[in-house]
Amino acid sequence: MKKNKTLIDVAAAAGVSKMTASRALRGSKDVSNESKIRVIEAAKKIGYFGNHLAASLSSARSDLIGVIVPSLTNIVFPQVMSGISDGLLGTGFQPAFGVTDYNLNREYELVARMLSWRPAGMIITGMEQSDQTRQLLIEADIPIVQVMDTDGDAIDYVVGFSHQTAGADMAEALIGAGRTRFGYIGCNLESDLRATKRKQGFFDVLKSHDIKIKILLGGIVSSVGEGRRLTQELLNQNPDLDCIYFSNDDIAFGGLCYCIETGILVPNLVALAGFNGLGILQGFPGLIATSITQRHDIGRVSAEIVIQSLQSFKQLKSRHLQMQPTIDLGALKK
Amino acid sequence: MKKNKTLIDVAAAAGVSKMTASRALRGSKDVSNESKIRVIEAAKKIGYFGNHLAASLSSARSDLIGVIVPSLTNIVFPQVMSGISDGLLGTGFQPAFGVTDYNLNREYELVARMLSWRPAGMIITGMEQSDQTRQLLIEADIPIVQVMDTDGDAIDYVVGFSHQTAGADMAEALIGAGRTRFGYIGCNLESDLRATKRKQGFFDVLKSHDIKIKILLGGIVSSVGEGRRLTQELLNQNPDLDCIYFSNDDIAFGGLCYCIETGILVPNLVALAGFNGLGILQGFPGLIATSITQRHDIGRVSAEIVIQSLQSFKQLKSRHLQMQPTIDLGALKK
DNA sequence: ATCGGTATCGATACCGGTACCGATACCAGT
DNA sequence: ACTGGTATCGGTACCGGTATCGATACCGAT
Repeated sequence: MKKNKTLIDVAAAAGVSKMTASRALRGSKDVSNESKIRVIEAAKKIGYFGNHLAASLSSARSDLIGVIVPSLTNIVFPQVMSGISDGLLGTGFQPAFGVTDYNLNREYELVARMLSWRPAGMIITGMEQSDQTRQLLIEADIPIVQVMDTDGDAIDYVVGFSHQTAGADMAEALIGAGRTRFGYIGCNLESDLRATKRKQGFFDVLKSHDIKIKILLGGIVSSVGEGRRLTQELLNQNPDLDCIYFSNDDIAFGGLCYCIETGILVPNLVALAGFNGLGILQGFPGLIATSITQRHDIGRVSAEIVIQSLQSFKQLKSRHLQMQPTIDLGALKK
Repeated sequence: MKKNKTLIDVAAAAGVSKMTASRALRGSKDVSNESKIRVIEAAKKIGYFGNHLAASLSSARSDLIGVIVPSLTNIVFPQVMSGISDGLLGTGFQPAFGVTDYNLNREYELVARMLSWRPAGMIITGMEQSDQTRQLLIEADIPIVQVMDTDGDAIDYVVGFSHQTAGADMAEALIGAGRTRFGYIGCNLESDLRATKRKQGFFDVLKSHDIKIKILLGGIVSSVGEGRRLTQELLNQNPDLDCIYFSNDDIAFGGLCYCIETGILVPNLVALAGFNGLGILQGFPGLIATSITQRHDIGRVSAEIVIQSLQSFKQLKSRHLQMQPTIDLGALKK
């Protein structure tokens, strides 16, 4: 008797019809209290768990929220996913995650595949989907939330911040702290479009101040070890730099490790700046300037937006939730 | 015309029957090349993407592999998930992730919910499911892989390593390196049963050598900052320690940061040992001893096992894949 | 001309639920 | 006694696919 139990089995065990069993299990009110209890106990007894496939197909709605992120190895995205998970907790909706590996074709495949499960909504990272992908999402006619980034054309809802502005703000802050000889270290910029936007914002400000900048680009893996290696290389070639902006906190921290080990005073001699406000920075509190982003909140809020959009027939007032990373200069502020 | 396209729409557009359209899109061979092409083009033209709900319901099989992890904020699990994602790539199967937050009730709910989507297989973290949960998984009659841990009773397949042994091995290695005055720092041990097993293995060996150990337990967040704080506290109270074992690399690294900042020589004066072999350790190569685990491989292999188990009717030879973390003592080895 | 075999296709019956509508019983009000 | 309303339930028709089997056409072989 390996076969999965169906609603009919439950109904038979409870001595009612399939419909009554269905209503009882879903808490519909057209059932007497007595038979509701009988059905629920019967279901528990025979080990019945529903069939979402049939239920969703029949009711033309599902409780899935599709979530698409570019990467799992960058801790930032699991944190967003965690926020989504929390935001969905207790709502009856469930996230379904997909990973694109920064690949637009894979993103398209993934979106198509997700939509074929008829999710109730979608949360997708970034603003740079292909036209094909956008078309799919628009025609799906469900709430779509693009997260993490606000620089670009929105499909529907947007929750995030401007990376361009974040980069610019950090440049202003570092200049304001008296730094003049800048270096930049970045990894994976071809794929990580948001890091590229920060770089752009940063460079624009330096340019407007007529400040030159030494650039060193690394490979596709953005890691502490890579940051360490790149920093050594950049400082060896440009010993006079007094500030380095990194594409994120991981490689910035690698740079810090190199400086500490070789006795280069941070931030007195060289200031280091990263992005995200990762927990790793607490290893040496205050030594790395960073823009603190609300990854978890972005996830939670975007989940809440999907739910609200599904529940209220009237649309939400604002479809564009702009957040503001807070700059933490640490020991650099004077 | 917002309505989603169905197979009937495709069939009409291609001038064939629903069945022929279905066969054409799935690459079945009972279709002429001519009409296959017509159907595929029609589908593309009207923007048809299938309905997995209907397809899975009808064919009584789905291409979903349920994956259950305890946490997303601990980088280790996203790495496992990434491995699963890679292992499933190109197989036509898709992972569906769920997070339990180390909560057994939530794990049960999650498993039940996942099973109601009729997944083709399940990958679940750890060996300590509740009886109720195990019952569900067993009755589901699909391949189940428990990952990361091998200490306990298997449900079906197991891919991982013994945390007990890993802890014991590290203890032997540190003793072999001449350390005699031990401390232990751990976080979140109530929930993180695998960390507890490592601690147990570690303690057992020390006991067999008649070595005492100073214990300091932290809160539920296992982070670099927490490791730093706890290390300071432990060393202040026990300045004579010459070795500290941490429940993982994150807090070990926090400890290292503290030692470096305060000029405590590592590993000469105090040896630090963690667990996992995280990339973060490359900030100061060789200063922290660790057990390098194959998170990504565990994910990939477990995905492959599920697929193989589904494809071959004969069962795989071994249902128990025991891996072996490699101990890296770094600068400590003499 | 008849036959069997193969290639191609369509009609029908499901898969396991839910939406919808109709049936029944029972009660109070006139 | 008859009517109308409410509470509770069951029958039926789907949802959008796939499995299965039968129908048709066309071929070469007898």
